[in-house]
Amino acid sequence: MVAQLQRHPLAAQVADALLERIRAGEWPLGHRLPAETVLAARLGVGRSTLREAIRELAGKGVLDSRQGAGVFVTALDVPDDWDAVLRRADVAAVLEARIAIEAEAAALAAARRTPADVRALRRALAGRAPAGRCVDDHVDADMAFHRAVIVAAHNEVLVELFDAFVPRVRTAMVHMLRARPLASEEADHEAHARLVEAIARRDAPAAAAASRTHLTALKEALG
Amino acid sequence: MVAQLQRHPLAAQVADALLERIRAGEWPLGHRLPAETVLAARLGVGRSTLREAIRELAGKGVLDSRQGAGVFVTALDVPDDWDAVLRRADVAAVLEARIAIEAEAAALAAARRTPADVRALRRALAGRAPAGRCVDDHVDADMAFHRAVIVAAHNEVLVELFDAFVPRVRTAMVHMLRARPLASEEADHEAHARLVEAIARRDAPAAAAASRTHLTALKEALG
DNA sequence: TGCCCGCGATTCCTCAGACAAGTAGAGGGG
DNA sequence: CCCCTCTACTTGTCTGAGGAATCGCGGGCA
Repeated sequence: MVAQLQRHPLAAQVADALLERIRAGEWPLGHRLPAETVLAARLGVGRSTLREAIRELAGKGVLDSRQGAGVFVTALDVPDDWDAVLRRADVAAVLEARIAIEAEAAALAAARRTPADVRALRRALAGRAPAGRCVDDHVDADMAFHRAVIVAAHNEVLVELFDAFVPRVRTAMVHMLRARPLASEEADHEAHARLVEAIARRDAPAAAAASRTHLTALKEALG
Repeated sequence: MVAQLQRHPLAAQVADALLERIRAGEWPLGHRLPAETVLAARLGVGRSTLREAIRELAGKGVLDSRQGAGVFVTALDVPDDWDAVLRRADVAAVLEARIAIEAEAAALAAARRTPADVRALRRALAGRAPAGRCVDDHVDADMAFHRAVIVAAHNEVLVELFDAFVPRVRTAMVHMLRARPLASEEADHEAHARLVEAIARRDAPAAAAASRTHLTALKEALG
């Protein structure tokens, strides 16, 4: 058994090790790293693996390699990237933040929704319905529905926040549904329908409660 | 024919080409890319080169490869600049997102706070108290207090979200307080104290309500 | 003395092939 | 109908080779 559910390929491990050494100051800013052959031998990995690690850090803007010259340090740290934070964070923590955003958005949506918003919500709800044989499609439809709720809140910041969360939550949900499909498709759909109806009749407390209840159950399932 | 393209290494060119196709929707979010051998042959490059391009995009968080399964799209774009989003957004919208985060954090803090958290909260509350200083200091002390609440929730994502909001909200608050000082310093302090006490006695609903009430009043004042 | 040029050593870049490790779906047995 | 095994496919890693770009050294020249 392997302890970590999230196993890192060797190349990713090498990338982490290099970043750590760079942070520690082993190779100062602007300095050159040892040659690939030397560094690969020192780390005990193949050249291809080391090159992939270098590419990964180059993608993050930490390293820059020039043919014939060498590999140079261009930054001592990766900018505090939102995506990286979400990727590193626990799924439960991400979901708690999502609960905060969606419950608030549901209440705001109940207050501000236009007739067009309600139509869009009903359409998204219907799109969720066909018990997709493909897990990915089902998750995508679910995400589209939840996004429609946020859009109905008419708050640009909340929409942006949700969009930032989508990739992380999506992978977690796909993983979970593959391993353990929903117990009751019916109950799940019913919970979403309740949320739409609460928003439609402008019942903010009920909308927030419906959203919170549904997502809390999801968090329990994913945790 | 090769002259202009050779400015970047081939792997970097391939990475750009892949990102462009992903943006164009050739491979939707969460979808799998063709196998490395197939894709390399189609692009007319070696498999190693393609792998380095994939690694570069993986470093940016766009792709994720799983051994035995394939390479998957995890984001359609490189992460947005959050600062820019918050700067051009409406203050009211930012505050609504902050309400969502802080109210949830208050409830979580009530459930999870340690004795050390409570001590830090009381200290931050005391630091807020001394009135009659320059506006900037008062706002900073207030921000520090609210941050302490989030920290007590023990959720890294919420802390990061709050930190992203701080600069935007700070300037807005300084602006407002200069134009129109608080009507009742006493009442403001009382509201914060109620929040701390609710968290201290593990009363999640009361903590959430106190946070929400206080921030909603602030939103009315700023709007 | 000072400058320019050629050349070789070093380094990264790209490709091809091979095998190991892991996944997911098909098919058989209960 | 469910569970298990087995197989085809995919990514992970290593090795070896040759091409291309860069840098530094030394010789030639004014």
